[in-house]
Amino acid sequence: MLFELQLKKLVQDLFPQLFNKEVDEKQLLFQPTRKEFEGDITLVVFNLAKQAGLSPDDTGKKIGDALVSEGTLVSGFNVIKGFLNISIHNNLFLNILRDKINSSTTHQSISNQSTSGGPVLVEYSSPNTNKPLHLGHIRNNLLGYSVCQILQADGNNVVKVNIVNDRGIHICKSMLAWQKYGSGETPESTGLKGDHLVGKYYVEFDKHYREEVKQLEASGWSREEAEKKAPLLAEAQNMLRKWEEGDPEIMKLWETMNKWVYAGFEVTYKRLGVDFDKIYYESQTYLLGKSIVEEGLKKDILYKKNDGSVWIDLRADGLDEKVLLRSDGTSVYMTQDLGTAVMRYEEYQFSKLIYVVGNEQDYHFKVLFLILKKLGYEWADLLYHLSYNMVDLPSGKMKSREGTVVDADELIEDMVNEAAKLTRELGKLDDFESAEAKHLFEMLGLGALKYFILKVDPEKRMLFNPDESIDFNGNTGPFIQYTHARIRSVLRKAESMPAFKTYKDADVSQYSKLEAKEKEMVRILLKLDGVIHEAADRFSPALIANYAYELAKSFNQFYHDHPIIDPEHSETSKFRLNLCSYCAAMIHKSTQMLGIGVPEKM
RNA sequence: GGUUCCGUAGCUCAGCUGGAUAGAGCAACUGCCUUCUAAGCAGUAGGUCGCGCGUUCGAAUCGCGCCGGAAUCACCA
Repeated sequence: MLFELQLKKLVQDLFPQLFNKEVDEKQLLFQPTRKEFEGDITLVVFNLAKQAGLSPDDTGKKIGDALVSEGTLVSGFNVIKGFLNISIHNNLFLNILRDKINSSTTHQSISNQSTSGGPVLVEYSSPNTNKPLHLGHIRNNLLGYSVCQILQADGNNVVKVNIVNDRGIHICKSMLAWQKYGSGETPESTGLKGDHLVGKYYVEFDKHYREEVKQLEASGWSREEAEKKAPLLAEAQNMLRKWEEGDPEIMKLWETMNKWVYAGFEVTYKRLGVDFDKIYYESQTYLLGKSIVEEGLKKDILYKKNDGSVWIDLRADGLDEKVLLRSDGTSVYMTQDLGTAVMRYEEYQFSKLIYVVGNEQDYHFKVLFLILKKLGYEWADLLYHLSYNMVDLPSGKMKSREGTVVDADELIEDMVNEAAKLTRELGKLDDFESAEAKHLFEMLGLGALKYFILKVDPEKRMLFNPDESIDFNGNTGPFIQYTHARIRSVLRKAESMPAFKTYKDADVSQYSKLEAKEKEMVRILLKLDGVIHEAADRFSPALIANYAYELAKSFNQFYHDHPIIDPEHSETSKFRLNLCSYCAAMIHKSTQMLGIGVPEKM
């Protein structure tokens, strides 16, 4: 909090003179003053009153008086029910604001915590290549990307990495179905996006597979047996084995279909505005994983069962036994994650590796980190699972088999169309060229979607109702974007006026009468660095989203109450223009951390 | 059953290491566009913070016990 440190020190120094007792720094509790009271920062005096041997009110008054007569920091105070509300000299706020404005135009990055050691790696997205992205993936991608932006803004060197699960039984299922029922379809021949085409055959596989299971059940098998015995599954497993052997025909099919999927993903990523510095492929890391397992066997950290499968026993750590290699020698998810982690450390010597993965895999990562540690990799302590909760529909969990998934591409398209429709309804299209308009709709639709998702704390599950479109009013992305456009519009006007063209030369610290709404805005503007730091610390874009909203809200209140451009009051206008300009810059900065763009007009 | 997470207004969500009368938005109702963009501003209404006990000057926040929901505990990923 602003001025907290100075005040803390001051009160600590004054306390013994006032009450003949020392006070511990930890007892000095400051909080922002509540809106309904006068003041900037509040000291809670209950615990101090005990120390002082006076009533809370008297204690507060004595401290307040002493602070005011000290002179440099505090301009006034009031005590209400044990709370000492302190007002800070306005010019101190304005001095900081002036410095901020100056430094923001000269050099960009603010905080520069020299991170010792390597970069921070953030893994996110991690798609399977057998089906298109859905709403759950959107949350993952937006979260991952945003966390990277926030960490960067907080002074970290960030490397965005992706791991593509490009091999395994799930892909074989799509491949097999395409072979059997695809009659040579391609993205070109069907006009379908590649990932959707491949996804179609994944569904196709499941359809036929379930039919087989049903038939087997009808002929007397139990459900469980039928599921294991179905010929299609055996075929898929056979295909996986052939893949691991490098069968040329299978490899070719695999490469072709994966290529289709990548082309499809690329489109979705681009539209979402996310990207990666480095992409890993499971097909290139699983062998390293296997060799790590071999080593573990040699060191007797792992053991082999009679059927040849390899395990680790984690029961002493309160977990279970975990398989690391199947009896036929093929690798499992855990195997390749071991390989990927080691490969990354060798490549980057990261100071931290963050996995953005859903909370359904909490257990998996607990085990992964523990295994690495047991295998002797000290850097296992640098790994962190950023676990986020599911996106639910009103009907409950999304299930691809029941067709209740919300497709990513469709959702984005809907949002953009909604933005276009709304803009037309509001009659705001007149000034726009069609290319410009299209760009704007994209920005607004995605802004609404991204904000909707990122404003929720990652740990909380969130609800998405496809029947109710995401709002464009109130606490939303477009509200923030609108606020930015509003400010830019005022600034454009000012820049076209000779009297205000050079408003940036004015010194904001010389402004004498700070209105309440202005001060509120300044206060919010000045806390951004702190918010960024906390958001980085907690890996929480939600904090940034809420901040951006708070700032935009505060601007709109100010905008409603006070004229900005007023030739009669040139000094005031210049101050306000600078305040607005900086506000727009900070809105831009915070939305940028959320991956949301802001328009010049809308 | 074991482990972990969640439960705040009709709905979607904030609420920092315990602090003042628990905050926004949506939906409902009411005002405000001849002044820089009304995707805005202001107001009304809406709460036993799942329930109970405990710690404390003080609990939505911390502890314990219930109730309700979710995830996970696979030779799936």
